[in-house]
Amino acid sequence: MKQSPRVLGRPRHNENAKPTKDIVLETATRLFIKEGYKNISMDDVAKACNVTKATVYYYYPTKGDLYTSALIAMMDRIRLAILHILEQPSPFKERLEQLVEVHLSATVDIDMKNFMREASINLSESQLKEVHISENKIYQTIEQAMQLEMEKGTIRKGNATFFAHTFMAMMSIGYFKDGEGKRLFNTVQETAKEVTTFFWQSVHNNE
Amino acid sequence: MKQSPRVLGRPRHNENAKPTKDIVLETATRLFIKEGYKNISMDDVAKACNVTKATVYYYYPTKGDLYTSALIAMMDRIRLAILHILEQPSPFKERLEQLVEVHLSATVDIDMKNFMREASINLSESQLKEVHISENKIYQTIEQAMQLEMEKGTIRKGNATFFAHTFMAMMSIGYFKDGEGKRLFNTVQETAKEVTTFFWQSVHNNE
Amino acid sequence: MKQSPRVLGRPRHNENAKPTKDIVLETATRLFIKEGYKNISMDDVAKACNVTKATVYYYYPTKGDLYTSALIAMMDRIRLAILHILEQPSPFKERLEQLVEVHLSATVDIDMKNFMREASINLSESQLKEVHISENKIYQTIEQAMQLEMEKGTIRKGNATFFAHTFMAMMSIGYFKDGEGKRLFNTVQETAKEVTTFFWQSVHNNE
Amino acid sequence: MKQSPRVLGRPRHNENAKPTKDIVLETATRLFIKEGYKNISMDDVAKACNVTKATVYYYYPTKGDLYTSALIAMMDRIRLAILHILEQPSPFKERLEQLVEVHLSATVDIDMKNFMREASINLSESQLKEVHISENKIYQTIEQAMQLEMEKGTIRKGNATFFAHTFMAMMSIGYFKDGEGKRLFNTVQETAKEVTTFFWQSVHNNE
DNA sequence: AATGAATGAGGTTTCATTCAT
DNA sequence: TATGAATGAAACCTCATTCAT
Repeated sequence: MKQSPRVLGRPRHNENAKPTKDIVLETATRLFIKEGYKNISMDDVAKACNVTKATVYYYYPTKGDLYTSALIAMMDRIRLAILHILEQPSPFKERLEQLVEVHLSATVDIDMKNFMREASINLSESQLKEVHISENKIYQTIEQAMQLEMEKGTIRKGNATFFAHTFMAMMSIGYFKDGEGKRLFNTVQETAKEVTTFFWQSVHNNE
Repeated sequence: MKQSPRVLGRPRHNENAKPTKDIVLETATRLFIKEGYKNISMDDVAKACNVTKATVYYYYPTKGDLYTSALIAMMDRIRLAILHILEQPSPFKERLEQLVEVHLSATVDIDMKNFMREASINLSESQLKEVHISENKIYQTIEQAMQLEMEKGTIRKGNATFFAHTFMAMMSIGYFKDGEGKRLFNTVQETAKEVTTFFWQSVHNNE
Repeated sequence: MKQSPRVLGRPRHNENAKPTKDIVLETATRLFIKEGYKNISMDDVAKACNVTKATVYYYYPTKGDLYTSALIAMMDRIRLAILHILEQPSPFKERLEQLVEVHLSATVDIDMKNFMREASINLSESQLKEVHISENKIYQTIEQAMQLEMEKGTIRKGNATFFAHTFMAMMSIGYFKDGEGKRLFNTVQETAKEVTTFFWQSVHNNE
Repeated sequence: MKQSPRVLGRPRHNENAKPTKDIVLETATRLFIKEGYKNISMDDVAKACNVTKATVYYYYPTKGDLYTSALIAMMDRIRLAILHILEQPSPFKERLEQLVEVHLSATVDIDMKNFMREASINLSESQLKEVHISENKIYQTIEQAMQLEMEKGTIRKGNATFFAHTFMAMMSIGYFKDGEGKRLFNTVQETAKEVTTFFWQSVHNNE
């Protein structure tokens, strides 16, 4: 199968097309999420974007840089989605439930821990630091909401960071599939309800 | 000076030495745990064992097989350790606390999800199934203990599988490190206590 | 506070600034001399000039052309420097000594042979010819001086071309560094004196 | 053009064939000498040896290592050839003449300086050190002969190291070709005679 | 039981060059 | 005059795997 032939040099600019750089980043993010860092080659990314490897390198000088950018973009999206939900006026417990629902249906097949692990193995010190900052921001967003609710008296006083991490960890249960591909609960909604209820039982204020 | 005593005749190939096959498996397990499937080559394993690649292939026909065996061996060890603790006579809550402690100090830097992910990407259908079985057994071990305690009335009645997964997920919080390498809690003991307390708050029976 | 005085109207594109073409050539020369043809990419040159690759190509249609121009410019400079010294009124031996001094301190870390070699491997027939012409001119300059001194009777009659090459070859001793980076002589002056003395011993006229 | 197909794995051992490692080294040496480090790719070497790149890497873990080994092997050969000549019983001047002759006809198209330059640009610190040691040994071999002849009174007392370097530098004149490919002298013998005579004029003892 | 030699496929990266603007 | 975007070819290197010994 021959690729459609392409002229050298800069192609005529198409007004309403997305910039190549963005296409590369989005495609790469999608692929990395599905298959992980080592299983996706720069050529895979290039082919999925219909450009050549050299083009990918034109925008992202190393594979590590591309991965770094992809992770950061992904985490930023996640953080904003979380923030958006947490800023709603509905009761905290409901917002938490929605968080799980959105997280499980919208994103990825997999939780952030995996990405952080691949990052820590494969990225350079400085790249890793960048990713860590983005990760932290996610936790801080949840943490701040927890803090606020503690002050409001909705939930009991405690270690907000710990609460945030616990909640995120519990979320990830929703991704579990057993050998036959069966999930723990039948629907995302049910998962969300169960997880939140469990969490709430520990943190709600029963003064 | 006394000579060290020596048996007569040709020694039967150093009886105390572990069989090569086991050395390979243990070494491989250690390496895969630290760096993941794709980051460890068969040559890495061979070198770390002080044998040649061909020797590794002599015992494990493909890299996937080696990984499969390594995961299964690891999970079996984990399951047995868990079982050992859960069979103690001490109160359930204490046993749970011990579980966290042992898990965090003994094993890996990382929770099982990572391995399952790499497995699902890189292994063949049948290899993956084998690993899944071993994984399931771990959850079942905890699940059964939960079931038992429900019947005894120590904890409230509920979805034991869900409880098991929740507990395991919460454990993994102990591995978290932020950008500066700081953990959530200072000691493994503290982590164990906090995690268990949180979990217990949700599941204990307060009839 | 007085404002710095300013001419009215649009400045004619910074008159004191060197034309880009010259900047590129000078920068390229410097880089090629330090690292050789193959180790310097067009992008390296561009970056060192603070322009883009395309700009470099705007002035020099191929890398070979740029290298050719760089070599020729360098050799012209060398030839003029040599000529300048040889035209002085001081005794020939002194002029030779000065030649060594200037050559060793001013130029490069390396003698012309290296450049000729890279040229012969990497340049096109016609480019190579251009460079050869420039190289020849250098030798001819020295050769003519030798010829003149032979006629004047300062040095013995002999093969002036051979003398010129011998002298240039001996100069290059000054660049030698051993494994620890130590030179043969401590100062350029000492080198110049030793080299010239050695050469003079062979060529001076002792009628 | 398809290569003749080759079976995987270790081929049946051919008794009287040279070991592959040696073939690779010899071929690589030849190619590097002709075209220089950067102009010869590992694939070039492999193809010239009728093996695959991977085989070359099997014996020489990096291109730098291969180059290092090639240079060292070459320099060792040169040193031994030089030593062999210098140990003859004939008069020193004759031996020097022979040195030039053999050097110019046997080896390379190019003098050692080029290799040292490419080495210094492209090799690692430790590889470069290895090469430097081999280079030094060549100079020391000549130096010692000079020293000996000084003591015998054949040549005047002086800086033996300087003499050795000067002689080697003068040798390299024999490689010079002008734009039309013409050499300075018609035959190697003539070159040898002229060079030696020039050198001798400076160093012979005329007490 | 273990090894040494070899391969083919593929990975990341570099680079000279082109072309529309 | 100068640039930004893109390419194709080739560079270095890695790795799972094979097979005669």
